[in-house]
Amino acid sequence: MVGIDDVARAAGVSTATVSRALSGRGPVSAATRERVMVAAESLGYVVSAAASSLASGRARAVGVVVPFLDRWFFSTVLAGISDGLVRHGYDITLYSVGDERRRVFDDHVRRRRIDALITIALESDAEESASLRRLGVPIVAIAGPNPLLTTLTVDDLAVGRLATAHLLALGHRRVAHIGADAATAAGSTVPALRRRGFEEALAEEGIAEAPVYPADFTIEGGSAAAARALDADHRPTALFAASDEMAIGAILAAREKGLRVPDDVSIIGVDGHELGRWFGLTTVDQFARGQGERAAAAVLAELDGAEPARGLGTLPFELVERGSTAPPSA
Amino acid sequence: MVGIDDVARAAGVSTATVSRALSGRGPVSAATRERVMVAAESLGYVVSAAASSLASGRARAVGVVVPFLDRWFFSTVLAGISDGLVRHGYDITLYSVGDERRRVFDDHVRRRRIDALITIALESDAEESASLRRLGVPIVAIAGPNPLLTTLTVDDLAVGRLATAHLLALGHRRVAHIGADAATAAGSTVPALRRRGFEEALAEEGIAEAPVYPADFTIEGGSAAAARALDADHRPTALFAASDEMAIGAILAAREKGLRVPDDVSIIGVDGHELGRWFGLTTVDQFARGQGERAAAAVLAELDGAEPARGLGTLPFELVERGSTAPPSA
DNA sequence: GACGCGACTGCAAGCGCTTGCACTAACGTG
DNA sequence: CACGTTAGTGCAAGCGCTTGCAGTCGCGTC
Repeated sequence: MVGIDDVARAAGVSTATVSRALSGRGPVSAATRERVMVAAESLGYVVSAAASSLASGRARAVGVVVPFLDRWFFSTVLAGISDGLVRHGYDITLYSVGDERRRVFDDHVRRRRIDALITIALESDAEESASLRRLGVPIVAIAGPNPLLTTLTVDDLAVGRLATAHLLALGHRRVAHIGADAATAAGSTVPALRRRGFEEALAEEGIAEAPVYPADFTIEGGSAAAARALDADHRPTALFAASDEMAIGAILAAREKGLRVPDDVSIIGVDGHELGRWFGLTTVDQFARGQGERAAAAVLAELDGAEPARGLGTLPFELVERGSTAPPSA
Repeated sequence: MVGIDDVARAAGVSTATVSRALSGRGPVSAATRERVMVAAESLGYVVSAAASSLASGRARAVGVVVPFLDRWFFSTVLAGISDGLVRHGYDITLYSVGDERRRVFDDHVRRRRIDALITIALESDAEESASLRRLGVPIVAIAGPNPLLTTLTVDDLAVGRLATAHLLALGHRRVAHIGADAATAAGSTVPALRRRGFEEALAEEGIAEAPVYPADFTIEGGSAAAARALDADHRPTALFAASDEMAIGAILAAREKGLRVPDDVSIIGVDGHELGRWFGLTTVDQFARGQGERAAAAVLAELDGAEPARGLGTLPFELVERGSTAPPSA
């Protein structure tokens, strides 16, 4: 394996100069730099991450922690992050929490392999937040506001209100919500906020209560929940699902029952899932890829010496009207 | 930051013993090990990846290279890999190639941050293969057979034949294929093989030629290609799409034209996409998650000292009949 | 012409671990 | 009982870089 001294010898300079020439830190004359680059290139030299990291304290890598990998939202955010970081020479170290959250945070993340950390949709309690802070690296959490961390937040209460208000504005009064089941709600406050937004919007219209059907944020779960909702006597004329995948499940369930969308039942989701347009799904888009890009940018800024902002401002969202919602039929 | 000497002092032993006790290499008495573990735990000590890696030459990380992150197939395979590796204490370093393949392979991957490498759906030419071999770490490529690398291969020729044979067995004779466009075909031989399987199966039935419509493996692309296929005079009675996403696009396109699936046109895909069942899509499942798990297992075996197998055998696939295919109507 | 000053460059001391080797002590064995 | 073994431990030399510090050199100034 060719090392820095091989390059130094080939270029006729010291290893210190090679290091400076290649990393761009410290003054090196243009001529020397050129010579070093040529030597490195021709020898196929690439710096050893371990040695460089040990000596400099910089790892040139950013950790990303996700709850799951194989869900559209997470892989899309991840793609946005990757885009933003690779361009700046950072590697990504990926931690998929699965059901070993504790182990991932206490062991893997703490090996000091990374210069910064991004977490997605993982609400951290005081203890976990403190433990993360102790890492001593910039951290950006895409999650609900948390005064202990730098967070990038979608105002999910407002999202819930917006979706519900859309249905109300169309004239619906019998509206049901498909939200998180216990297991899904455990790790995140997002579903609870969307639901509260739903309930607040209804309350303002004087609608005291509306049924909520729990599901697991998958198409299948959404379908099953919608089936129950649509079988209830006094069937709702509109359904607000807390994710597009569940909303799509709801559309499919409605179809199976021979109900027409939106004629017999209006359906709205949240996310901006790429499939939505194929189902004519009205939704509140939250620009997943953009969330990843913003997280990457925030992390890069902080690595560049910017002050860590506590609140990075809220993330945008937007009602996208397609065909799955309409006024209730007489 | 607490280091190994802090632990050594607390446990009353040398750093060498701490290292051995914590890593499990080399003899340490049970009592000493216990004392060290307690000390490490109470101090919150976690080994520095950089220092450990530099000293030992082991990084406890596996690199994974994917063409894209936000496509179902890749994120699903990745989830399988992650599952397999995390359980064994390995971190994952993720490289998303995008349009910087060269840079990723020549720079990032070569920083010796990883103990092994898994590539997904990236055919490597002789030069790239050689360059990867030179990394000196185990490599498993989920891709077409490549004598220069350890590959985990789906027999895509057979997949193409199987899908086509299914349509032929149902009695279809006017069959069209939705395959890769130039850009998509560039990085991978998979689409070409599926297409050849398609053509061979037809040829055996004496069907000399059948139209092929290029697309980009997305729902949208599949939909557009199917629209063209279904508009052709002498409309095909069956469509074989080289991916489930394109097949779903085809179903949607057919519906938009008022054609019934499978009555007016049969449609079959490849992948085993989770959405398939919602569209009643007949497909050739290739068990994406399992592919990732097998790649992880193969890599772990080799890291454990097993001989690198050149061909790791072929990956399973299976026809899943759902409602989107049926005999052609009179 | 002496001096101060920047711009470059090299020396060498680490960065925080792992591990070959040497050593000690405790056990069989013949 | 002397000796070979083996298990357990410590010493200290790196692993391959980065960087503070100390030169060296060429210039511009007074």
